[in-house]
Amino acid sequence: MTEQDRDLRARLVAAGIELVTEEGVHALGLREIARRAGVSHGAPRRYFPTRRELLAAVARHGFGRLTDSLAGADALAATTGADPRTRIESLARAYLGFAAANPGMFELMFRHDLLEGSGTELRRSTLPLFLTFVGLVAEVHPQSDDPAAATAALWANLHGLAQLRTWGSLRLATGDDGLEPVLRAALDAHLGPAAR
Amino acid sequence: MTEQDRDLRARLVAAGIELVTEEGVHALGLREIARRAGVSHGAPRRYFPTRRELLAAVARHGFGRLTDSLAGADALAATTGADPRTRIESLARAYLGFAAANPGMFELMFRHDLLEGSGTELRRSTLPLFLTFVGLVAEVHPQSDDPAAATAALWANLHGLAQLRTWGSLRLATGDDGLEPVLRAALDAHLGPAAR
DNA sequence: AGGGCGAGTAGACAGTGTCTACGGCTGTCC
DNA sequence: GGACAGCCGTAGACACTGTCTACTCGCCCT
Repeated sequence: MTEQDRDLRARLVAAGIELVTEEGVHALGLREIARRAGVSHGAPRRYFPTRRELLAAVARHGFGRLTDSLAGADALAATTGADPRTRIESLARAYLGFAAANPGMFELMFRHDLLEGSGTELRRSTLPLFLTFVGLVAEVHPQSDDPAAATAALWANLHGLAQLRTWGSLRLATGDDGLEPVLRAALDAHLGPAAR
Repeated sequence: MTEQDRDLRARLVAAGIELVTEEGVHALGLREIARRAGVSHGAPRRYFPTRRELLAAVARHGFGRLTDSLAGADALAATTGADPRTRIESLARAYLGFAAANPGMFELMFRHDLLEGSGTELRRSTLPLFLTFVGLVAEVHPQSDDPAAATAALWANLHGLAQLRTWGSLRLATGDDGLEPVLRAALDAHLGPAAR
């Protein structure tokens, strides 16, 4: 189908990406991926000894797309000469936007039971992005003695927001989709009120 | 085994609780639960038409234990005449403590794919606790015009911390287990610095 | 005493992930 | 040019899962 009919390995990963974005994590069966890629159920084994390693490859792609998206958003904000506060805000919105636009992929990326073994490697891939995040937070909080902890706290807040939104709790706690006021409250808490 | 040898329904739920705390979510097979309860694999069907409903019953128990734990912690803090700030902190520590002490159960409780259908009911069960939480936050932030959003933001932060800790990201971002400094940063962000 | 009937058993069915034996095609060397 | 070795994908088996359906056993009620 695609330009890369050779290279079954890449085709399998692409099929997994399609499946997880169209159907969700539950559709990521080994045999289902093989069907979608047009090969027999035993074929993936040549490239991925176990299903988990195949799913880890799919998740790896997801992490790449996430960091690309965040880096792009930050680059855009940086070129427009935005202050650190709004750069952080654009990063935060990009993170939540990714989670909202790719719910299946986002769920897979943090399902440690499906990725066990490759987990640490995937976590490590987000580290450079985290470090630029730390730099921005340090600019906003120059008096902080532990900007890494403050950044981790902010990131955990964003992650929890993404999680609870797909879970539906925010709609229950507040009205509507409910993300916007809660996100604003979180950003105000971590970065100080928007009005400087 | 237990005092309630009758009432297979309760025995099945108890077996599920045992399994999820001892082995994790992956061990929560329908047949495995039936084996642990000492009945055949078809027996649960009389009480739970599908596996998901059985798992939802197990998660329901987990939510009960969680709210019990939080209510207990808050009652203790309230009787010692603590100010709202430290009451919130004790609630936060109880939440994270529960997640750390019952990782399997905590994971199950927020695995919407396993609980679909009963999800809204389970969410709703945490509402009263959330409301007392809102009251405390309103006391700390009397000038806030949307204490519910601020509370949801704080709760999302705690939830994200629990999630990222079991995922291992905190250890990577900071040293050691890494929870304590990040939790402190989160509490300071949402409630103001501890030193008043 | 006998008849329903609820509770649990046991087997079948489709589907899964993993493992193994097998074909067929490729490229290489004499 | 033809034999050969090695890789790639196929196909079947195995144990296991969740769901569905027939069946049986024992208790209660009139």
